[in-house]
Amino acid sequence: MASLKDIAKECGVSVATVSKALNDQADISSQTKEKVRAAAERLGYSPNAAAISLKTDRTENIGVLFVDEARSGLTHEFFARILDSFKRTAEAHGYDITFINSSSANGSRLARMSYLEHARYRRFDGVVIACVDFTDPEVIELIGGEIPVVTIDHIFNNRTAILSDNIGGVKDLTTYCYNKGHRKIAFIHGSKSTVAQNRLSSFYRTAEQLGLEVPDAYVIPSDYRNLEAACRATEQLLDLPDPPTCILYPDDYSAFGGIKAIRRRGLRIPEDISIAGFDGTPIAEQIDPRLTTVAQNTEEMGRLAAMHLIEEIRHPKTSLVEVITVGTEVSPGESVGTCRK
Amino acid sequence: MASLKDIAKECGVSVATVSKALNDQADISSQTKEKVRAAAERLGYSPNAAAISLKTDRTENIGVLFVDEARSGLTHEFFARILDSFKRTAEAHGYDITFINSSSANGSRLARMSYLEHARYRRFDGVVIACVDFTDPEVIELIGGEIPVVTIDHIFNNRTAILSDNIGGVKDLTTYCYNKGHRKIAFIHGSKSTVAQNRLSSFYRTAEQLGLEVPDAYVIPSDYRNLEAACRATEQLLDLPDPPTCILYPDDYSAFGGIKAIRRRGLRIPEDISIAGFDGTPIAEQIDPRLTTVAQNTEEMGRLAAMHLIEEIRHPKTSLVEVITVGTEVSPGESVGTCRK
DNA sequence: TTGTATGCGTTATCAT
DNA sequence: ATGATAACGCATACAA
Repeated sequence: MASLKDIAKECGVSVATVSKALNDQADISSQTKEKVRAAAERLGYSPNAAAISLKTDRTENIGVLFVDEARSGLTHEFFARILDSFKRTAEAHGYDITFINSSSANGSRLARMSYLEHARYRRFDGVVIACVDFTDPEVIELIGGEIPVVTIDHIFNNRTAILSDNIGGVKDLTTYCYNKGHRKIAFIHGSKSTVAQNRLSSFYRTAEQLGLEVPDAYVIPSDYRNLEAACRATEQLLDLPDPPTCILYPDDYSAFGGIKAIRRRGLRIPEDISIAGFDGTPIAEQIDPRLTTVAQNTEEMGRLAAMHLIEEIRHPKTSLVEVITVGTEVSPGESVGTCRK
Repeated sequence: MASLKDIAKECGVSVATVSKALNDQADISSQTKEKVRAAAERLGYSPNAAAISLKTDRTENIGVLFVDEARSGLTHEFFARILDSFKRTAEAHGYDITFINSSSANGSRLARMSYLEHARYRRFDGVVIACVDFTDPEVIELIGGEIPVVTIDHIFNNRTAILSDNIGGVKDLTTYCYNKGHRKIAFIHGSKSTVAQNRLSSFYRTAEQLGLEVPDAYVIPSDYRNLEAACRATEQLLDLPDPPTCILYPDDYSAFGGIKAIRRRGLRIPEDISIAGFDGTPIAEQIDPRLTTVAQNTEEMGRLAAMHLIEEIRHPKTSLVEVITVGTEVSPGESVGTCRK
């Protein structure tokens, strides 16, 4: 592949001149620039990112660590939507996106590298992390490293974080159900993550403020996006001597598990029992009845994560560590009905 | 960040020795190796991918071009599942994954770069392309370039392709409906792509073989994953003087649009009318009634794409250009009922 | 306006 | 077993 040297030879000028010409520097005559550009075109010149990076100490490449329970965020709708928005924003600002991987290769260079080592190896200008398990030692190591980091849905010391307003979302949703007359609201929740904990706390707090009683049996842990588990939890709730009139699920996908269990018993939604999801996936609006849920603004989360990371990359001195909360919104749907009991 | 030079200084040996020691070459004494490794550890040495790439002319990085109608493959379930599988396979073999982007940055280096220029700039060892529009000149340029390429769901001259057996899938699905007694089968199909064309041809051919009559009004184009369009197409079909008893949709998502239109008229699935999707998304199994669909083996497609691309990267001389078809399977579900009319 | 020289971090060749 | 040296492709300070 043609290099600056080839162009220099072709044009009878020095490599330095070619470099400056192609970078459109002021101290090169326009004739020379034209000549150089033409030769570059003719020879099929392509700049070499590795060489540039070696000189400039910047890669214009951002590392992405998106890990869900299944060790991969790609098929996870919520993550995928954030990542997509992040990617578009980063690309619009001249950055490429490379995945930081799970370090399990055999024999290769990347084998045995931790996330941080991997990120250093590739000299990422910055890193974005969305992750279910922020207690993973490798994740903590990465966050504690010298590379600019933005985290999504988790706060770390001295690192910019983009948060979805889970607390407000649960509060609004619970209040919405309350206003529909529901007094027996069950809460199936994810576990382990801070997100899940925040949501659970918000549920209890809101219930207290509304004067709702929440029996322990109404609160059941269930992994995110685990349809089977949500299905079982629902059955458990329906089997109670005093079952809830409304069930809140950890995510829209889990709500499908609930629907399954409910329909299996011949109950109708929302006439016999109400349900709500969380996330606001497109499909939630399309099922029958339209799923009541909390829409998370993934577009904005991804955009803000990219903007703040790039700001920190470009202006490390002046950029501030911020914790940014992105609002959520109750998407009414039709799966929470008026309760008259 | 510590470099070989720093380690050399620390250990009182030459840079060459350090390099060889860390690469575990045979001509370095084990004492020296140990000393060097210890120093590397102590100084927090991290290899520099850019420098290595400059020397070795390999990046161990694979470019990914996934583009759907909305110019973004990440939120596209089908692509996301293939990409996820591809990624896992590539990582297991020591490759990173970087997106080839849509070349629209301002002012940056990547601005105005075509896909091929971008891929050259990053010196990707290979490239994988999944794309709705393979007639895009930039895509064609990339495929015609010197970088190893594997395409997904599209055949190009002299390039390895991984195909989903769309033809067999449509054939099997149509036959399945036929065997359920349906003689009036409508086909809502994607447009523009070869995939869509293959499926349509297969539908017509299968119908002919089965002796089915297919009125023109039973075949309606509709974009993939466009729920509204599928909804309208369904209404159009239901309004016919002689409406179909079974409707096939371009994808599972579109089937939701059909369900909406059908339910809106108070019709039941599958008692009053049968439907089927395409893809085999997890959600298809979870709705009520379970959606009859054609499962595409995205896991296998991604894995094979990665394996073949890596084979071509590592053994360019001996690797063959192959067209590989990955089987599909009818997933019965319950949305196609027995037809007695 | 152009060229020379240097070095970024690494690998590889050839001496020693 | 180890080291000196060149080279990969490029940007840049400085000299001309």
